[in-house]
Amino acid sequence: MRVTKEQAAQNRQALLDAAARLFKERGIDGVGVAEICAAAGLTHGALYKHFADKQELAACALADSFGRGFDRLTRHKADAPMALDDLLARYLTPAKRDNLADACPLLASACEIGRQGEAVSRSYAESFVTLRAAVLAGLPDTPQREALATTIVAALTGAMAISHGVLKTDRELADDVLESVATVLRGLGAAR
Amino acid sequence: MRVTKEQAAQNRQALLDAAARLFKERGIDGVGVAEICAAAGLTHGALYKHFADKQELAACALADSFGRGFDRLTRHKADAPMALDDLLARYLTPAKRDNLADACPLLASACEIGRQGEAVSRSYAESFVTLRAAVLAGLPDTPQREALATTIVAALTGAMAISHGVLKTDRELADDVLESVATVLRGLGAAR
DNA sequence: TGTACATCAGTGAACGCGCGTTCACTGATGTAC
DNA sequence: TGTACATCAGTGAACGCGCGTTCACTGATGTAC
Repeated sequence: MRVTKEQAAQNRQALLDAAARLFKERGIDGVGVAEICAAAGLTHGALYKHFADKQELAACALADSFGRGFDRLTRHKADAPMALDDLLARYLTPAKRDNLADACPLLASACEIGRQGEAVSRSYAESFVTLRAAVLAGLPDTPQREALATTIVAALTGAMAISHGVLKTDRELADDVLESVATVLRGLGAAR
Repeated sequence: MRVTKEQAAQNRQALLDAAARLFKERGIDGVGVAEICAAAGLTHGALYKHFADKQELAACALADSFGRGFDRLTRHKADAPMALDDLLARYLTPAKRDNLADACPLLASACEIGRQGEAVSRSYAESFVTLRAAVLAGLPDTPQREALATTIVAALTGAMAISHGVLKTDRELADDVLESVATVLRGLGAAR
């Protein structure tokens, strides 16, 4: 039964949203296409009318999810460079760690990207470069600004992964990891 | 056909080694028990004579792999604290990233730990604490040493994940991530 | 030291299950006239 | 504006496949005598 163009576009976006949330929560290999389609209110066959395969869905969902989060983070500042403090306060929190579906896909999905196909890797690389550039723009004018921006994004990524990893065993340690990294990065972001 | 105790112990270790390498390379959920057993020269049924299930194998393999690597890193220094430079030069290299089977399980497996069971999380947390303590011991006596040690391990973890993730798309970027993070961390490890 | 037998590491068929993808089909939408 | 029909988003059964785990069985090892 054919649907209107608008309905089809809405369904496509619903697939992207459901895929992004589930992939961030349980990993690309940890979620089946049937579950994603069900979460979007469709049956599994419909997926292949919008995306060539699961890999393409993953690549598009990653880009879409990152883009939306990034816009939300940067929109309301007009032209001022993004403050590192803002990023830390919004993204490196226990709340995001406890609910990775709401987190930045860069932080939630980092490790498994290397095992995915080229399309996913490309989406990931583009998002990484975008975030790194935004971080760089907010850093003081010191030598090695570029390397520092890279390190900050790496530390964010690692902190989220580690905190999430130890959570089942030691919540105190998990929270300490986030706090410690946020504190140190705030110091690095300030002029030296 | 029963085997000698020594043979059985050897087979158990072979299972741990094969599991650690394959898990680091392709993820715990990305490798089947049959493949691990085959790599260890056994059939899949034998696994359950040594480990209760795949989760227990993963937890033991993680601990074993980390312990062996950590011993190798720290053994030859007698009592001197581990130098951060050593860690960077050995673990944060393109060679390790290109062949995660040889890398530290803390760096190779970070993201997926949160999706595994409690036993795996515990193994991971213990390894993390051990490595962080070793890094801490090598840091100069500044305020926030603890937080800095945590941040260093997080940055290592994130750098490896990101570098591995963008590798398929942009090898230059992947190498730059490792170099940038190593440079910044070397600076942080020196007295300020 | 020699014999009888219990132990148990390893085997491989079998289980139920969920996976990603395909495909013939449906029927409302969109379009050409 | 009204009609005929091509388009195509969505359906759901079916595919072959690999998964983790179980279990009856094998037969050399280890042990009790």
